[in-house]
This record gives sequence, structure tokens and C-alpha cells, in this order.
Amino acid sequence: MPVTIYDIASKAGVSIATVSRVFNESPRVSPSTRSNVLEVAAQLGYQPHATARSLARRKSSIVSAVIPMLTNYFFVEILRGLQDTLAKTEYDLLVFSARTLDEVDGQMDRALQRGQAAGILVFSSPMTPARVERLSKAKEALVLVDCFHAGLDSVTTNNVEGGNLATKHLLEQGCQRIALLMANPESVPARDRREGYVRALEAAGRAVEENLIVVSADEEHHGYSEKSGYDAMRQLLSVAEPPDGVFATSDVQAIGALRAISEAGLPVPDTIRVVGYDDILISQHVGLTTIRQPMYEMGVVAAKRLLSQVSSPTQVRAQTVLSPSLVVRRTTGGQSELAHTEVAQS
Amino acid sequence: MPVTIYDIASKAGVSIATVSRVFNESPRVSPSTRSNVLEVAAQLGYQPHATARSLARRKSSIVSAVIPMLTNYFFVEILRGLQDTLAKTEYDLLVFSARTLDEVDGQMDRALQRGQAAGILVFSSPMTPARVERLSKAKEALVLVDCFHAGLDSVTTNNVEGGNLATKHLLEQGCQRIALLMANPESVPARDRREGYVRALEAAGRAVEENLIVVSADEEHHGYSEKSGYDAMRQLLSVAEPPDGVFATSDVQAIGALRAISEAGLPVPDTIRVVGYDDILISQHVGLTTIRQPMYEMGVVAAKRLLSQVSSPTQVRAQTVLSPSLVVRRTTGGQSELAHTEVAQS
DNA sequence: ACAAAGAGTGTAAGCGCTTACACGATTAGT
DNA sequence: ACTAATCGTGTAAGCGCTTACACTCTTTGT
Repeated sequence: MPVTIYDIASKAGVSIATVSRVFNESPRVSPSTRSNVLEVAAQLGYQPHATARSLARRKSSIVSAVIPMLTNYFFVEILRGLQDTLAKTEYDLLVFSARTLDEVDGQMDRALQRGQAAGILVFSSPMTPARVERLSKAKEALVLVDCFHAGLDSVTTNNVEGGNLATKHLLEQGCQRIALLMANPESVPARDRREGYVRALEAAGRAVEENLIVVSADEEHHGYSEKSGYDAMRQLLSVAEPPDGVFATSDVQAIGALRAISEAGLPVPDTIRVVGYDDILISQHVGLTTIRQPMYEMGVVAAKRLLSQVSSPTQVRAQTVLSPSLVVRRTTGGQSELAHTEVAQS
Repeated sequence: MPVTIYDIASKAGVSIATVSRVFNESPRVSPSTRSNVLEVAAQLGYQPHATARSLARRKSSIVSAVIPMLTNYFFVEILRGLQDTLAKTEYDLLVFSARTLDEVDGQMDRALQRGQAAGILVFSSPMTPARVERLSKAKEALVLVDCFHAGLDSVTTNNVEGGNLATKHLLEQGCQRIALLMANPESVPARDRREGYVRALEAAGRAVEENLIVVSADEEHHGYSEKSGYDAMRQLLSVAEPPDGVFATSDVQAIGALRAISEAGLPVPDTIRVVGYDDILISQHVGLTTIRQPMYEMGVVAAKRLLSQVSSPTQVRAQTVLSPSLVVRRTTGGQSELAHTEVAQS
């Protein structure tokens, strides 16, 4: 029933090799033959069979992305960059989403199915030795996105710089006691952001007070949750001398913290200033000062890197590090750039 | 280099057919042979070649989803349902995202690549005759998600019911002049929601006032945008007798409307009550009353339908219609179920 | 004890395409 | 005018797997 190159070949009076050449834009076909074949093909409504093609070419036209917690706005934005870039090529995108970091290994195995994809992108997953081993063994084109491992291609943002930016901003705002609300320490970005926080304090000649750092032990989303921020903030507010500045390793945590602060009746930004991380959609509406990552660009760069690896496997490895930027809003005394906030003030 | 069934066959002293049978759980293999083969395979680190398998089986283990405007929280949620359901099967998910509805056709063509996928899901795209034609010609398993066409499998929510719920709620709240902020009329869901609005008014014996209905002509996101809602609301507020209730066909529009209302200095919900549609994440924080669609379930149901079509092609067509539900929040006088809102009240 | 049935395995023919190699027909070079 | 290079095309061998069919042993029934 489905039409194959054989049907075209016989109807056009040529061999299947010639038909194949036409569809592969081979220069070794005479113009007349080409147009003849094309015409017959159009007439029959021919479409190349994707799978057969991949098999014969020994190369798939699919790229796989392993993404934990797809719900995150963060990933969706990166995905957009990816998609927009891939759409211009012949590659399609297979998405493997993991609900938790533990599911990543399973999804990675699926994504690494031999013959399935020409390359694979792994998002935001800590590079455990087992994973590195598994990934290198597969010998497939690979780009890490938002995570890092020496010797592997990666696209990340500079979390140390981000933590630094956030903390420096709070310092400049005159904060004296700056707390850190941290997600699970097994999260590398969280650790890096803390590193930036520590460096900023030290650069300013301030001591790092351990009791101002609250590390989440929440399982859910590895501590990147509203509840985690809320709980941490409650804890900070219960001590004798509460902080006057808070840097949370994510916006959701910051929003939780804001809730705790609001419940305690303390004014933001007057008594306490708050900075988050990510610039998720809500942040605009809440007026949360935050660190924004160039998500869309990450997707674009990652796709390009992967494609260039696919086309020239000998490619040197490269680590691309993009810089985050500070977005000042109401929670640190900035002007909300969006009138939205008023909405909720009614 | 890569290990194939031939390698296993020779090392295990059996034929490739037997190896294949082992990996296809055929019952016609003796237990001893099976375990022997399995052992050799493990030793060699064998992995079946996905593409070769698909070709030989004449059936892909991939499912494609064509999604316009993936950025929407709505789609991401459905995707989650899809993924979670597919993850339990052997199927993987190929995602084709279109930035606009016009790009849908192109992505649909890619998704319909012969041999690529075992089935395809098309999201929220108006079923033009050309599309219906294209989709039926492909003869692939197909499920429409959030869109509808007689004779095709589909999973939708009842938008008429949703519009009705929203409007009835406003009526019950005592609103006398209920405006409708509508997205582009070429969007079927928008039209259906209007239908529900109209019916609710008529059921209550109210007249439908055309000048209370503002239809967006915005290109961006087909009128499902913050700006569209803002502009429409401004227009409504500029007339002699402004509405005391507003139903917007999406939350983003409602949020734009709230901004306009807030700028005009009118209190919500006291003077104007607002209901949106979708229940996106921000809505909780803004305290927006809205109509919630069972997004995750849609994904689950769609995946199940598609899989059952794939396994039994003679399957009768079915249209699944899920019911939306009303979520009452601050903008119609309800209690915010989340303390979050206070955050922004500081 | 002998045919019939069944279990376990192998042989080989695809699946729909790509591509190395071979071959005849031009065209170019001298 | 004759060899060499070039062009356009066909032949056939895969790509790595599945599966119909055939075949050889065991079982089982009588």
C-alpha cells in the first residue's frame, strides 16, 4: 500500500538507486531524470521512510533530551531554544522527562537506546561517576545542559557569578545580615550559588555566618520548593536577630520566604530585602528581584553544539558558560517594571 | 564495533533467530538457551538497535506530539500526563512545537514522516479541511488534544460548560453587566467559551449585550495575551457604563484586565469581579478566580487512546470530553486558598 | 512400537533505503 | 582518431533486526 522507491523507480523507468539519489540531492543525476522522478514521486505522494533511511545511513535524525522536572518554566524555555534551532535542520526532538533526579538514569538509558538518536542532551543532572561512565560508554554525541563535567561538552550558566551578583546587590542595598536559603546541597547549582554568596561576602570583608545559611532537607524538587523557602524563612525569623537580606537559590523558595515574612508582618523591602534566582514568570507579578538566566540562548547554543558534534565527531570539547543577570524589582526596593503588582495590592 | 545479535549468536552458539526470540520474549525458547543468551548479551553489553527493530517490525516505538506554543503552562501539564503514561510503555515521545498556529502545518508534516512514529497527537489546532485531509491521508493512529473534528479521536474539555460555569458564577455573585474578553474568534475554544457565556446569560433571562463583548484582534498568541486583556479592559472602562463582572477567555487576558482595572483605581472584587480561564500558575498568586481544566488527565487519556489505537487499529473512534471546574478566588470575593497573595500586599 | 503432535532451533527472506562498485556512453585531450 | 577522464545509471550488498517456514528431536497416545 505505502509507496516506496520501487514504485517510483518502475513507474519512472529508472532504478531505485537513481530515485534514492534524487532524494539525497546527489549531483550525479541528470536534470531531466531528476525532474521526471520528482514528478512521479509527487504524483504517487511518495514520502521517504524515516526509519529505513536512518538504518541505511547508520545515523538517526533524532536528538534526545533528558529533562528532569519538565514542569519548570526554566526547562520549557530552554526547550524552546532547542526546538527553534532544530526546526531549521532535519533533526527532530525526542523528549524524556524525569519527574525526579532518580528517574534520570532510567530515562537516560532509554534515550541512549542504540540507534535511536544521533545525539543526546542531558539537562540539570548531577554527573555521578555512574552517569559519566554510562554516557561515555555510549559514545554518542552529547551535550550537558545546566550541568557540568570536565571533558564533556556542556552549556551552563555561571551560578557562582549569579550568587555573587545577588549578594552584592543586597550588600549595595545596605543589608547587614544576609541570609542564604539553599536547596539541597547535592544540587550543584545550589552549591555554586552559595559559593558566589560566600565570595561576595568575603570580598566585602563580611564574615560568613553559618547560622544565616539554611540548607533545605526537603525531598520535593530537591529543596527547590515554595515550602522549603517558607520553612527556612520561618526558622530564620524565629531567632533573636533576624536577617535584613535574603538570597534564595530559587524564585520558588524566595516566594515561600516572602510568605513567611508577610505572615510575620514584616515589610518588604523596608525591613527585609529578598532576592531569588531564575526569574520564573510569577516573579514579575510578585515583584521579586532575581537573577535571570539566558534560558532560550542555552537551548540554542546546546542544539548548535550537539549538531556540530554530530557532523564532526572529532570536534574538540567545549564548555560554554553563559552569564546570568540581575533583575531588580520591588523586593529590593526597585521599581516593578510591571504594573501587575498593583493588582494583588487591591 | 557495536555489538549485534550476530555477535551474541556466534558467541552463544545459537542462531540469530534464537537471539531475537529471546529479546522478544518468545515462548518458543528453552529456558537454558534463554539464560545462556541473556548472559552472553549482558557480558557483551548488547542493546537492541531501535531503528533496525522498528524497520523489521514495521512499526515504530515513537509517538509524536504537535504542540503550538509550548511555552504555555497548559501544554506542559498535558505533556506531563502524556510522558508519565508513555514512560510505562515502550513508547517514546517526539515533540514538535510550533510557535504559531501557522507553523502547525509544517510541523505536522514532519511529524507525519512515514515510518517515523506509530501515532500522532495534535494539540489545540483548528481542524481546517486541509489538515483533516492531510491527517486522514496519513492513516496513522491519531488523537486530537484540545481540538475536535467529527470522526477523529479526540480528548477535549468542555469549553461551553467552562464558559457557562464562569458566567453563572458571576451571575450568582450578583453581577449585572458581565463583559466577555475574547481571544481571536478563529480559536475554537474561545468561541465555545463565548457560547457558554451566552447560554448562561440567556438561561438567566439576561440579554447579551454586544458592546460588552470585546474580541481581540491581536496576532500574538491569537489574542491569548496579557496585552490583549489589558487593551480590551481599557476599552470597556472608557464607556459610560462599565461592566461589574468580566469573564476572560484566558487567565493571561484576565491578568491584563486586572491591571487595567487597577490602573483605573477600581477595587476588585468590590466594583468589578473577574474570572479567567486555565488556572495557570500565576493565578493562584494573583488570587484569580478561574476555570481549571484537567490538563494532566488530558495527557493521560490522550496517551491511552493513542496506544489503544496503535494496538488495535480497528478501534472505534471516541471523543472524550472532560469537564472543567470552577476555582473561586479573591477576584470574585472568594478566599485565596493560598496565603501567597499577602506577599504582594506588603 | 509407531504415527502424530509439539517443542526448540535454524535458514532465509524480507523491512525500505543508501552507496560502493561496475559499466556503457559521452566528452575531452593530444 | 584513440585513449583517458567524466557523467549518468544500474546492480547488488548491506544496515540490524523479525518472522514464516522447515527441520530435527522428544513426547504422547494407542
